Amino acid sequence: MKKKEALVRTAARLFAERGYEGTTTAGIAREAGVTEPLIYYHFTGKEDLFNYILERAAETYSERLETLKADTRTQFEKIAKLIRLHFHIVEEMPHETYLIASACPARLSDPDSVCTRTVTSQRAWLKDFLSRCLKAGIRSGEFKKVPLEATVIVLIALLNAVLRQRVLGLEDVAGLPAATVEFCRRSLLKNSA
Amino acid sequence: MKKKEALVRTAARLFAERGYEGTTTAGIAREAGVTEPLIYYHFTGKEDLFNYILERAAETYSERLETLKADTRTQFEKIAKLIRLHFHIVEEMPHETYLIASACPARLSDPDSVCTRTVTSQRAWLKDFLSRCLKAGIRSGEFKKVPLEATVIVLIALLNAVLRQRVLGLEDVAGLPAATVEFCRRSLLKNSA
Amino acid sequence: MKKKEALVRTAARLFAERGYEGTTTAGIAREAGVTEPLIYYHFTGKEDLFNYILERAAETYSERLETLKADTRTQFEKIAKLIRLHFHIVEEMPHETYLIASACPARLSDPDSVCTRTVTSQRAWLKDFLSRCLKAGIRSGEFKKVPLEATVIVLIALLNAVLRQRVLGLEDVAGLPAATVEFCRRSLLKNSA
Amino acid sequence: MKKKEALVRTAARLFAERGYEGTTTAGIAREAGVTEPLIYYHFTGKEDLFNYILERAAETYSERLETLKADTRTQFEKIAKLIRLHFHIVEEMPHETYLIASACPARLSDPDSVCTRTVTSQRAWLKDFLSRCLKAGIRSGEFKKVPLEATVIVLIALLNAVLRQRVLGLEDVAGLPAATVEFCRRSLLKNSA
DNA sequence: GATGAATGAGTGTTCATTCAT
DNA sequence: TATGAATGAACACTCATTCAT
Repeated sequence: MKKKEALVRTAARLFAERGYEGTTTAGIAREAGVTEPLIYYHFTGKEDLFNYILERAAETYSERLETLKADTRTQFEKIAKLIRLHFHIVEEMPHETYLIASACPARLSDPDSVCTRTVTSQRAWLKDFLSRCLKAGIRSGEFKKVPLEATVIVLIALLNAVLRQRVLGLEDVAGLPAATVEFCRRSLLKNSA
Repeated sequence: MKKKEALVRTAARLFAERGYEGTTTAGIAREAGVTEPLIYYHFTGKEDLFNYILERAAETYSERLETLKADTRTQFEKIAKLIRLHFHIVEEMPHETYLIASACPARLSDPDSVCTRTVTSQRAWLKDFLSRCLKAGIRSGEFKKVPLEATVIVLIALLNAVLRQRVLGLEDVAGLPAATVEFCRRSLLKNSA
Repeated sequence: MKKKEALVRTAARLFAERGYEGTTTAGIAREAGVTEPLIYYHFTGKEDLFNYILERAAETYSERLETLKADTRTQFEKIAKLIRLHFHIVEEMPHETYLIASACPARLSDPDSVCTRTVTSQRAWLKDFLSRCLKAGIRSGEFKKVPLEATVIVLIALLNAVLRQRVLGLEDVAGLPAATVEFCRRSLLKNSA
Repeated sequence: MKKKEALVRTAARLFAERGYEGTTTAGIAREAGVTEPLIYYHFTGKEDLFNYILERAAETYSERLETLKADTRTQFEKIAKLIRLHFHIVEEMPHETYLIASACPARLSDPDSVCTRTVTSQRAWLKDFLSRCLKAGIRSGEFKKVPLEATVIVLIALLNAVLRQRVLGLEDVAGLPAATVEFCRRSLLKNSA
């Protein structure tokens, strides 16, 4: 039991550091302190182990997202919470978030890969969530009259950039989360200095 | 001569689609319509071919960036041009920009890799350029009083997101470049509706 | 376990017949009736396999040499035993002795190679052993007054020639061991017809 | 013209240092300061170049041997000259003599190789020459009554050891040629102290 | 004479995976 | 649960050699 968890944790770290193809089953086993065949006892293969990690991370991410649906006073407060949540996720699961940036790009050409399915469904969720927020905010006069679809895309790009901050080399500038929220607030809200 | 160029172009595409480790020298040769040893006639190895592609792309990118230094009326016009330039670069070198997102993350742990050196120096250039713009704009009253360092980081993240748009799955929403520019304008400029 | 020994034995033969560079890992595996990767399961590579064989042979050789230190009546009897021992070694480990002649010369330029280290230490042992014998024999009047150092070198050359007899094409002349011993006896002993 | 000679000289050195298989045509060309295809202009291939070197060396060796047939007072003087000649040959053609020790062993299994033919014919010449010397010397009472065939073999082994002195690691002991001659004189001559 | 470009065949080595225990 | 031994397929790379010029 403990060995399986060691396997998964080590694999997550190595997949993140070296990419999927750059990580060997021998390397995972060695660094996890187990033997190689044990991987095949717990998983059907390397791909299965990778997918397991990805799905676990996706599940955690989805659970966090669901908590945002609870009412909040303003629409922008919802968006602000969404942004802050992404900063938290990176702290909580650094390997897993890096892994998506490191190992997934090369797998997105396969529409059946777990990477593609995960990324697609998360994007759909974000798109829906942000569309509703913007629409409601614009209608109620909270937001400026921004173009709906394109602005949603810009916001999603910004959230992705946050998740990839280690890849992007975003140094740990103090107040980065706050600055990101403020950047968006000034751009969206009607009454901002 | 023509064969070398076929080699380089094919390699750029495959490295982008499959990542560095996921791309085989046999695959490059096959798809380029040449034999494998030709790679070793023109380059010292797979890594050398990869670096050659990266450095060529980095050079083109740097040249484009340098054109921005010419005077422009307002500070924001400089930033707007920078954003639009990144949208152009993606059109111009789609493989090379995807390649950086696909093959580089796993190589950034090595401080001596061409990936790391390229990314680092480009980030430094952008940081310097954006810092000057913001500082000047704030002093002259063109911009709101935004926190300097953190806002620079947010802008760089946004530029990176633009370069990685295919990785991020940013659909070809009409008017995305304009929307991105406007998103920033509203956030930065004092007199914006 | 049995497969590893088959690997080692076959490798010794092929290295001897074809030299180090002329022997391929594919050839070793084929003739040993195993697959190529097994070499890399038991050894870190071709070089490691080669060194293993060399070191095993060197160990056996050293053990045989040590048995000579036991008292013998005359100094020449010691030398005679040493010569006969070399004839025995060739019978006992034909591949390994040929291997040293076939695969080592090209490796002696590297001072850190196992070939160089092995050959050097064995030469030192022989030099020491023969020096003591000659010195004692000359002092006691058993030997003629031969120049010490140069004669030791001549004797070592002769021992090497014995080990390399197959390389040198020394046919199996009946009584060759005896003739070699007698050749030296006549040259060294005072009272020889 | 000069380039061909550079090619041959460099090749001789490299074949000696690295063995036949360990020497690459690219390496020869590089170190000779010419391009690879030039080898194929002057020779039909690597093997042909190797054989050319070997045959040139064998010719020189044979010419030297022929000079020994001229009358000399005693039989042992002939043998002494033969021994000294071998010490000279090593000085004169160090690469070529090392080459025979380094590259030939692995080729002696092929009876049609130039190595095999060269070595065989030289051995035959030496065997004939030494047999005549010993026979005459024993008949005339100059030599002790040594067993003919076996002693010839021992002497040939000693000559080979001289040629291979660099391989055998025989240090440049002062007076080694003289000591070798004396070693044999004491063993063969009737009236030696 | 001499070379830049190119290649078919093979090199040592590593991979994810399996199997008997 | 767990492993030591083993493997088929592929890997990056090198070889001696050729050919058009």
